[in-house]
Amino acid sequence: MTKTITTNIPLAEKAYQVIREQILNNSYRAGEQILEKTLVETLAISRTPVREACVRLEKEGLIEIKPRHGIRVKPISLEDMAEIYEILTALESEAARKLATQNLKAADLKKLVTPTTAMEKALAKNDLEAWAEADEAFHLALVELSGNQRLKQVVLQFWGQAHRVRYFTLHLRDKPTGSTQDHIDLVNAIKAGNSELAASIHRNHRIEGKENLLKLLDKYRFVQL
Amino acid sequence: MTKTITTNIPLAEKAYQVIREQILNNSYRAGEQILEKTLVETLAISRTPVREACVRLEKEGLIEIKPRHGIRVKPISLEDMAEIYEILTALESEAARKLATQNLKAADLKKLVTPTTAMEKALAKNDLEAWAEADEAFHLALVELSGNQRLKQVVLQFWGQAHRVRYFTLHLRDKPTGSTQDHIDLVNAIKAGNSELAASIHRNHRIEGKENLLKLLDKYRFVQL
DNA sequence: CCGTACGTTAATGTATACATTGGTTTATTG
DNA sequence: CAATAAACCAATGTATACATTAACGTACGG
Repeated sequence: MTKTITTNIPLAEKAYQVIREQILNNSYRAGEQILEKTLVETLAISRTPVREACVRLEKEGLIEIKPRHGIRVKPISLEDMAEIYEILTALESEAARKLATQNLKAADLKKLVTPTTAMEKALAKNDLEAWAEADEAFHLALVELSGNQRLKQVVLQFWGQAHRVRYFTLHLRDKPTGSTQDHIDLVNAIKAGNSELAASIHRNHRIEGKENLLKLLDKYRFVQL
Repeated sequence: MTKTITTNIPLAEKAYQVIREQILNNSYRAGEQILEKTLVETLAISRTPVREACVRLEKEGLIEIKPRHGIRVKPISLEDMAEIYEILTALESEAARKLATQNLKAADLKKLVTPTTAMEKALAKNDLEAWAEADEAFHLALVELSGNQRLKQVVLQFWGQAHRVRYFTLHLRDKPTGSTQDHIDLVNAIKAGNSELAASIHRNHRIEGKENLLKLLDKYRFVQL
């Protein structure tokens, strides 16, 4: 009789959300192994829903299920980051290309412009968290406006895999001034209906981002995070 | 005591493989609802592993878990196919672009050339199954040679979602003669190290494929499969 | 006759009991 | 003392029991 309030979300879903959040928040170290028992006791949820949550997280690429050793938070290596950026580059460029062929309504364009100006403001105030948040909003808007639900899902999935690394590197990197200009240019290309330009601007944006990141990881000798 | 041979693969894995195979083979109708109980009895595997298999299949986009109505084989609409082709276009083009920048070994090039010639032979013999198989081998080789495991996984995932539709349309479409030439051109662009050309050839190849398919589905009034 | 409300039921969501297995520890022997 | 083998143990894989809920049917009232 520990029940007080009946939340209507299934426990399996809750377990999934909580564990996922903890991974993204860097509550676990990379490669850390966690026993089912620990999760069950921490979450106060029985094994069945916890196991289902783990299966989902494995499919999502955030953990590995080690047959008799619980789960393991997947470490992200430089190669992994290169893979992830390659995919994001391809899919987001595709989204950018597509947007340029559509006649975006003013309200939709605003969804791209607002985060861009927010990025500028955040940079002026040296608020990197706010900058990262706005950057994330921009990229999210890009794939949402594409109207391709599957594309959006895949981008979010890999964005999630890269999240931990972004978290660590946010304060190590140089001030990301170029990014904002790229976004402005992209919005203009979309407005102008120039799909090839839009795609190539975003492609180059992502490639630069990737190279900066890999250089940074190399500089700080991060083999994996 | 029905146990005779001890296979070492976990039952959850077996359930996943069997159900997945049945879906891809069109053993179920689109949108068909299947009760957990039915799966449990058919597979002679208890609920826990079967449920885990279903969770995996849902993440893979092949089924939906309907809270109190078992699972539902996800029907594929024209819009779904458009989404899937858009993603395949972006990712495979990216792979093609990347391959052109590398100096592929002869053995690796062969992995692309062999399926291409197999496609020609199959066409000459009017063997559409063999043609489809070779076509699949070509696309698989493309993403495998990219070296990007995640990219490969995503492509295979969506290839799986589209599989049922391809199966139905294989014998309805015109003889796919253009496809083979596209593949030859792509191999040549890769050999020549022309990454932009490689990407655009493959992009156009996929766009044509998509348009042919959508026209076909429209012609036969397929709303969903 | 129709609509609503309640009860039954069947299916899933959840918890737990049982089976299996791989690793570790201990005991025995050379 | 060291090496090997057997037995134990802890963790997961699997099965099943129990709880919950939504849908359907029935009965009662208007």
